[in-house]
Amino acid sequence: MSQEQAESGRRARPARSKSSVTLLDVAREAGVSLATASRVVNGSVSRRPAPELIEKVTEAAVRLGYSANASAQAIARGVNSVVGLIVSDIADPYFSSIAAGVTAEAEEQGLLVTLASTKGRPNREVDYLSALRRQRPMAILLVGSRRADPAAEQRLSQELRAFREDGGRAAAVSQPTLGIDTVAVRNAEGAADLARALVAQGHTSFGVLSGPADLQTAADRVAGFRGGLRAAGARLAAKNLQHGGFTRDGGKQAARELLTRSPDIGCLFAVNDVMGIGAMSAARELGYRVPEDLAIAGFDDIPSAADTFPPLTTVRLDLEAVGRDAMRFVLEQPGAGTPRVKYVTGDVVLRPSTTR
Amino acid sequence: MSQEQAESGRRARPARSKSSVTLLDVAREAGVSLATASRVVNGSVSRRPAPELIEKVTEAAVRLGYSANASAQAIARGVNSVVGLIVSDIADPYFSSIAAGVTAEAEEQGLLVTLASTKGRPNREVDYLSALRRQRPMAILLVGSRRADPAAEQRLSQELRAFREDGGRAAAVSQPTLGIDTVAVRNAEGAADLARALVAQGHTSFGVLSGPADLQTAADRVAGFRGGLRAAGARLAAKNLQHGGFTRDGGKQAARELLTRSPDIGCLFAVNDVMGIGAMSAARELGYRVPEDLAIAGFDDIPSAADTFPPLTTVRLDLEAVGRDAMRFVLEQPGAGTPRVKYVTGDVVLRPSTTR
DNA sequence: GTGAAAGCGCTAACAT
DNA sequence: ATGTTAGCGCTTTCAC
Repeated sequence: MSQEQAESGRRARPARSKSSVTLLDVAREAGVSLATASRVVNGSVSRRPAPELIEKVTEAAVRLGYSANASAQAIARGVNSVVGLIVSDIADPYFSSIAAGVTAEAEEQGLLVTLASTKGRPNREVDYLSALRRQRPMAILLVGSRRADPAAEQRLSQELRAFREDGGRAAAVSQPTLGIDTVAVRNAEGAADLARALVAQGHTSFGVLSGPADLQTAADRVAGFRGGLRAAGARLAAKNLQHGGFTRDGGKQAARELLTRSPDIGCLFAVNDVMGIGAMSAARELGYRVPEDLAIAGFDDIPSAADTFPPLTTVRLDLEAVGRDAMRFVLEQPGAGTPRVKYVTGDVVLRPSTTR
Repeated sequence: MSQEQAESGRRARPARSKSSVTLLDVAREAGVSLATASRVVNGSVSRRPAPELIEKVTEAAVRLGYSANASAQAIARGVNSVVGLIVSDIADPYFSSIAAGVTAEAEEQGLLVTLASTKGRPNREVDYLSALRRQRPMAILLVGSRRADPAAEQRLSQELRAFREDGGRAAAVSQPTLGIDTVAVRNAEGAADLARALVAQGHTSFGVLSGPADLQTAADRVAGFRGGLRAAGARLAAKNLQHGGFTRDGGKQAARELLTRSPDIGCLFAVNDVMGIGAMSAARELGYRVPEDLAIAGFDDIPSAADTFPPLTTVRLDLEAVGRDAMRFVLEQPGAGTPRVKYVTGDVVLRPSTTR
C-alpha cells in the first residue's frame, strides 16, 4: 500500500505467477533485511532479533497480509511439514475412522495431511506413493491390507525403500511385510476369539463371508476363525466359505450365494462389518430372521455396527487409536534399526445379532 | 552407483537436507544440460528434445531413481498441483462421502488433496484455511455448514478473499454466503418435502431434533420442515424442538430429552441421519417401537441409513456427486465474476421407519 | 544482533 | 534442438 511496485529492477515476473506478498516485501516495508524478516516470521531459535524489530516486522507482515510460501520453505529447509496418507477407500468407515486419528495427531504436531484413496487398486497404491513422494513429505502412512500380488508388493517396497533412503519416514497399518514400522491388527487372534465365543453361545453350523481372495486381512481372519472353531470343537465346511467384495454390496451378494447354496447354515461370520451389514440385508430379503434363523457376526466394530438391528456382534478395534499410533510411529522414528511392529488386539463384542 | 559423489565443488550441503537425486544429477548422468533434462522429465510442450536424448535422460532418471521435487516445481512454476479440503469431521459419513467425490475428481486431474478436519471448531476452520493457503494450492474447498458466528465468518471471508486475490480458487459446500462458488443443498425445500410426505402418511404429531443452534444447515432444515408442515395443515409445537450435537450421540441425547418432555410425539424428524440413528437408539431404549409407537426420519441418506432397522426414512443427497461438483467448480473457474451457486435437491425416500 | 549473499531444485526465457 | 542462466521465495551460513 505504501510502496510503489514498479521500481523492481528485475526481469518481468512471469505472467502465471501469483501476485502474492513475499518476505522481501515485508522486509522492505519494515525497513529491515530479508534475513531479519525471516528470523522473526519463523521464530528462529539461534538468533532472535531485537524486540522493536520483531514488532516492526510483525506489523508489516499483517499490514501486507503476508502468508509464507510453504514450498519455498520446504525447498530451503529440506523438509516439508506434510505427511502423506494412503488409504483404500476414504468413504469406508474403517478407513475414515483411522484417517480421523491420523489427522487429529497430525494437527497436534502442526502437520498437514495429504490424502490419497486407492479404491483397492494395487497400481494406484504405487502411483500415489510416488506422487506423494514428490511432495517430499516428512512421512508417508500406508493404510490397507497387503495383497497376494508379489509384483505390486515388490514395486511398493522398492518405492518405499527409496523414499526412506531420501530421509523420509514411513509406517503402515496392515501386515508387517513392507519392511517399515507397522501397526498390525491381530486379525487371526481376534477371529479365533470370536469363533470360540460363538461356539460357546451354542452355534454349531458356520459359514464365512470372506473378501477378495488375495486380501491378506481377509485371509488372516478366515484362517483365525477356522482355527478358533477347531479349537472349540467345531468346524467350517469348505463349501461354506464364500468370497466377495470387501464392501457392503459384496457382503450382500456373497451372503445370497452362500445361503442359496447352504440354506441351513446357523451362523455367518463376515470378515468385516460392512460385509456383515450387507449379509444382514440379504438374509432379511431371503426371509431369515436374525438371529433366530441365522446369526451374523462381523469384524472391526465400525460405528454403525451398533445401530443395525439387531445390533451386530463383532470384534472391536479402536480405529482412531490405530491411526494415532501409526502417526506416532513416524514421529518418534529412530534413525534406522529393524522395523517395529505394534500389535493391536480386538475385543469380541457380543450383541443380539448372534444371541441364541 | 556409477558416479562419485564427493567431487562437488559447492559449499557443503546442509546436514538436514535429504540426499535425494536432483535433476542436475540426472542431467550429468545423461550428459545433457539441465534444461534438456527438465524438458524430458516434465514433457515440455513447446520444445521437445531429440528422441535419443529423451531416451538417455529417461534411462538416467530411472537408473538414479529420480523423483521430481514438487516443491521446487511449484515455486518455479508458480502453481502447486494440490487442492486443500476442509471438512467438519472426516469420520462422519456425510463428509467422508463428499471427500470421496473430491478425491476421485482430483485424481482424474492429477491433483493431490490435502485434508483438514475441523471437528466443528470455527477457529480451526480459519486456522486450517491459512495453513493450507501457505501451501499455495491451486484451490481450496470448504465443506461444512456456515455458522451464526459473525466474527468467525468474517475472518474466514477475509482469508478467502486474500487467497483468491493471490490467484487461488475456492469453492464451498454449504450456504452461499462466503462470496465464493458454492454447491448448496436445498435444505429447506428437502425438509419441506419430507414434512409433506410425512403428513401424507398420516402423521399428525411432530417433534424435531436439531443440531447446534448456530448451525445454518440445521436451522434451514428446521425452518423448511416447519414450513412444509404448515403447508400441509399440520404444525410443530415450539416445545417439540430440541437442540443437540450434530452427531449420533447428540441425537440420542436430544431424543431422550424430547421424548421425556413430550412422550406422545408420533413422528420425529432429526435434521441429519446420524442424529436420527441416535434417536432410534434412544427410542428403543425408552421402550418405543419404531415405527408403531414413534416414526423417525432423518436427512442426507448416508450409507447406513438403509441398514438400520427399521430402515430410515430420509432425504437423499448424492454426496459423492456433491464433492465432485465442488471440485469441478474450482477447475472450470472463470477469471472473476459473481460467485456461482449450484443448488442440489434432495429426494424424499420413504422407508419403514415412518410407515404407518 | 544484523545484513549480505549463497544456495535449495526446478522452469523458462533467452541465446546459440 | 540445446544450452545458459536468471529467477521463484525462503533459510542459513558467514562476516561485521
